[in-house]
Amino acid sequence: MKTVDKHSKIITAATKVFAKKGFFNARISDIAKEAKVADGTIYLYFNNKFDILISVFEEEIGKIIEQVKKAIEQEDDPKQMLAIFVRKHLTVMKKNKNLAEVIQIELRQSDKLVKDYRNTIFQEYINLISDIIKRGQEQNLYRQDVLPGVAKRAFFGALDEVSRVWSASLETHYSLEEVIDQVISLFHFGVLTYPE
Amino acid sequence: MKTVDKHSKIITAATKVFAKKGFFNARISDIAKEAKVADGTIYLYFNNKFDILISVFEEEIGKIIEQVKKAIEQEDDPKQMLAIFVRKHLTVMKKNKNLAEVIQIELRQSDKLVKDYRNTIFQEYINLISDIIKRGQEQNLYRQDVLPGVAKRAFFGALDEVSRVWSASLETHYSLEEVIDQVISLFHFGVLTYPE
Amino acid sequence: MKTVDKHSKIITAATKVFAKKGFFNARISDIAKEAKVADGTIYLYFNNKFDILISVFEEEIGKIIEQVKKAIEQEDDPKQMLAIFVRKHLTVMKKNKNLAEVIQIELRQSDKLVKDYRNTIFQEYINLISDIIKRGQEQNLYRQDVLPGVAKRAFFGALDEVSRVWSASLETHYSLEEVIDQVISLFHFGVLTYPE
Amino acid sequence: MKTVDKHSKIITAATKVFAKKGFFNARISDIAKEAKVADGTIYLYFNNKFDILISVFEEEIGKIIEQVKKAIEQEDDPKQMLAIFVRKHLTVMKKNKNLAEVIQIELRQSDKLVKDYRNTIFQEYINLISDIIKRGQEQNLYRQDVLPGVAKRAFFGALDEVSRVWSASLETHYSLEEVIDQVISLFHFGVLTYPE
DNA sequence: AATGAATGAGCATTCATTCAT
DNA sequence: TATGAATGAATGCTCATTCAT
Repeated sequence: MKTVDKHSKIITAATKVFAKKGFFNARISDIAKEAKVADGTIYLYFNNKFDILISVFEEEIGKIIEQVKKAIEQEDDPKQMLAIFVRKHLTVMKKNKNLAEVIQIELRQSDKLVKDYRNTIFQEYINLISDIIKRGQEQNLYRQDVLPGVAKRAFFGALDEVSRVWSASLETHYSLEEVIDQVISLFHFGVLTYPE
Repeated sequence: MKTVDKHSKIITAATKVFAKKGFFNARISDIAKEAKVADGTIYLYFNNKFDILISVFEEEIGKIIEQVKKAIEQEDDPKQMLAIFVRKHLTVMKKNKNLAEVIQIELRQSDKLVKDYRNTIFQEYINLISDIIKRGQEQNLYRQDVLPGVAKRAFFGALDEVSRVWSASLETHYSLEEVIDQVISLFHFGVLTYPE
Repeated sequence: MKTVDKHSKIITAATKVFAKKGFFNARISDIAKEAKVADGTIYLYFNNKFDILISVFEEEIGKIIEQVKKAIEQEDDPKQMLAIFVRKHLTVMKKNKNLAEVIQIELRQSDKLVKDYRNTIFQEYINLISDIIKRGQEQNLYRQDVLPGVAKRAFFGALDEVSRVWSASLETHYSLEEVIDQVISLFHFGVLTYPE
Repeated sequence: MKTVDKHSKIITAATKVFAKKGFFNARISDIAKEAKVADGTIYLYFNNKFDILISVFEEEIGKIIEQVKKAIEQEDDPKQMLAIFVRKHLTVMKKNKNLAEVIQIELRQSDKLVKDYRNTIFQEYINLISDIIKRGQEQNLYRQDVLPGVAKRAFFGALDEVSRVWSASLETHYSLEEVIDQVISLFHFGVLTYPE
């Protein structure tokens, strides 16, 4: 396929621009320039600036969620599932730094609409974690006193913050693999040498 | 009642407005109205809108960091220190929801300046965690293979996300104490029943 | 049914759209849709949006003027001529409401160009009235102290406003015939019972 | 009072600009420049461009209507009242050409809202004419077969069109007094020498 | 110090017009 | 001829900031 369709070009450009300048500081003309289309062209594919943000989210993040979900479904062992989740999330985020930035920064915008929206689609994602935990508890692999509703947030927050290292800056003292292993082991064992 | 000085009144008002509407959607006039001063008055105390955000951050968050630091310094046992850290952070965030909102949302703005700034001041805070971990490792309480530089981020991210529950919304199925205990035990033990 | 040529289709569509939304609020794409042609096609027949308006005017209104002229020319009695003028004008306007709307509203656009243009072509039409009046005065049927240059405007204005009733709205308490008779008698006799 | 209040300055400027360029071709910046204020200042006094138009109408035209009404109320003889109406209308319109232009041109804009609005406030004005006619009929001064509902429109249209002479252009072959007398006599006597 | 009216730079969005197919 | 996707100039409006009082 020769001509990459404009829609994708704009989404990609917007992801980059939003990541770099933030939603509010991003100008439609920045996106247009990045996508090498005219300003007006953008409005043939999106209703307004906000719609672009939502679309970036839906299309790009949607894909990721789908991937993670699929990978997990093929596993049975909760411990493996959690490991896969961590690995997949961090790997994808490291690969697509722009996107990571957009998720982490823009979608926390205080705008009620976004927040609600985010909640809906993210809920599903985050709930993958609590589902894994519940399974682990059924198999008595995981501690019964762990509250899945709290743990899922703690784990997601940990992943989110850790992956910021790549998008926000630099300080990559650690390899992807190292980080993945670290996080998995923290989730599983905590920090203590000998649990009392 | 002494007349609360304008500076503080504006900071408080700004925290509330930023939390509610977000930095970009917040109007100077909103803040002025909330603080019951004239728009122009704000510019007698702050250089510009962005400066207000930074000030909210410095003054309010600074106080918190100070508190947490002080509480930890009086402890010696790393496990207790970590527990104190968690407890203090979550307690303060639950109390000051507006502020929590601002930390979590606005200060992730992609604006390089903010990010760098945030990183600088937060570094100090987050490093409290890695310091605790290193201490724990020295005393052989914590696993030697834990990378403090990674763990500190994971822990901070977990706390940050967990505390969002209170600022953002709803699902407060859990009491503060429950949550605190959960997080502490996750940090310490992970989820596994019997670490292999 | 022969394929009506595109030119006419566009003129007709434009008349309808201009009448409904006004020149400035009308979109080329509205006209194109109404005419069932592509936007670009319009530019094969007209130079620009304004040219469409002028063309509507010229072609449609031109026809009317021609008709009225012809009808009058076949008469000799000024009183009959005036009656014919009134009758024809009101009848045509009632029939073609869209057009009436365009004449009355859009062509009063303050655009110098339109105004001048309108004046030119309308002049000819309006002068039919003053010609009739002059004839009537020659035959001593009409008062010598009537200024044809003023009366022509008053009469045209009266007709124009009266015919608005049909295009603009509603309140058609009166039949076309009633209105025609009224206007003719007002022009001829005025309102007084017994002229002093 | 030294500083003419901005509100009036803007209304006056807008009246002039609308008259010259038409509502749609008028730029907010044109009005601002004419009023010697900043663009933004306009929005301290008006909600939007359309609101300016409505305000011009309400404030300026409202005054005129009031004047005409008052003048008529002090009369008792329908013939005098009609004469006063004509005189007042034409005098005011000649004096305030910009305003006349705005009434005649802009308020015929096809925008439903304006049209309705116009109809409401104008109705009242135009009904002054039919009221006069009815009175004249009661006193048997005016022909019983005149339909006030039609005559009012014919008369108003005549006045409106006649007064355009001054606002739109030139050809002021006639003095104000001449025109006033002409119109009054046409309304009263029509054109015929000897009514049959 | 305090006010709040005034400023004007800045930007999302629209839409007449073009042009490759 | 006909299309309609693409263009980009143009403008109403917002709001951080200033400054006369």
